[in-house]
Amino acid sequence: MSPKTASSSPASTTSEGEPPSSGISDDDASFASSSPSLGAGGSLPSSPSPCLLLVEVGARAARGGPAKGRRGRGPGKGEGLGPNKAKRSRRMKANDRERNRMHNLNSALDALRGVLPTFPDDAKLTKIETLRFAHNYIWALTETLRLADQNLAGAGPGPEVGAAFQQLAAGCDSLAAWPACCQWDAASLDSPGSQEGSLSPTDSFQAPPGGGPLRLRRPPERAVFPDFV
DNA sequence: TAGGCCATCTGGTCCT
DNA sequence: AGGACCAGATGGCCTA
Repeated sequence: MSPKTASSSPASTTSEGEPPSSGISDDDASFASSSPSLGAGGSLPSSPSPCLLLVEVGARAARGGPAKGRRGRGPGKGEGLGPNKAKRSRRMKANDRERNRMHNLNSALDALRGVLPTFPDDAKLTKIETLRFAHNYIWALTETLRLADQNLAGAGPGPEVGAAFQQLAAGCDSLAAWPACCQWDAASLDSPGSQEGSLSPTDSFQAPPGGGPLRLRRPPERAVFPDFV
């Protein structure tokens, strides 16, 4: 099932007339600005590419349309309680902090989504998908670099590196070729997959035994992204 | 309508 | 003491 594509409005709900908190801290801004664009100067295409979904974290987190009022738990247990005002005030402040904390977390997640290639490029990965994909993606890039290093240490870039790079970059130049981009071949790579404590609570990150080619999981309805089955 | 995803509230725990 | 972090509970939204 697809999640709703628009993240609901952060900071759109505050307790009892409190001014809407931004939900975006300086940390978010720095995180976003420091987020590397993988397309720049790397092995991936440096030109604007469907591979790279750059996200303006602040803008994204700040968007959110009309305030819908607080979601979730309906009237809080403490809401409407008159007597213990101090306690209630503390609780409300804690709620506000917690809300902002989660918004920051989501902003970071959005920034992460921003550097992950998805298809279509406006598809939005769920939180768990983002984490799993990022895990796999980093590993794939790392392995590519490792292969490149190996070959550089030898007699210059060999065909394997070229192939590996091609696998990574394949299809990134055109939407039509995108699926190829998501079918990296890691036949010769030592995948860290299926390690204990993997990000995946299930089984999404398992290297093919014997180093088979990385395969896409069942094509997600909302997005296509590399994942190890 | 069921199930997935998400935001929010809440109380507990740990840290500064 | 107050804030950060965490996990459970709850209910809204959305899609199949």
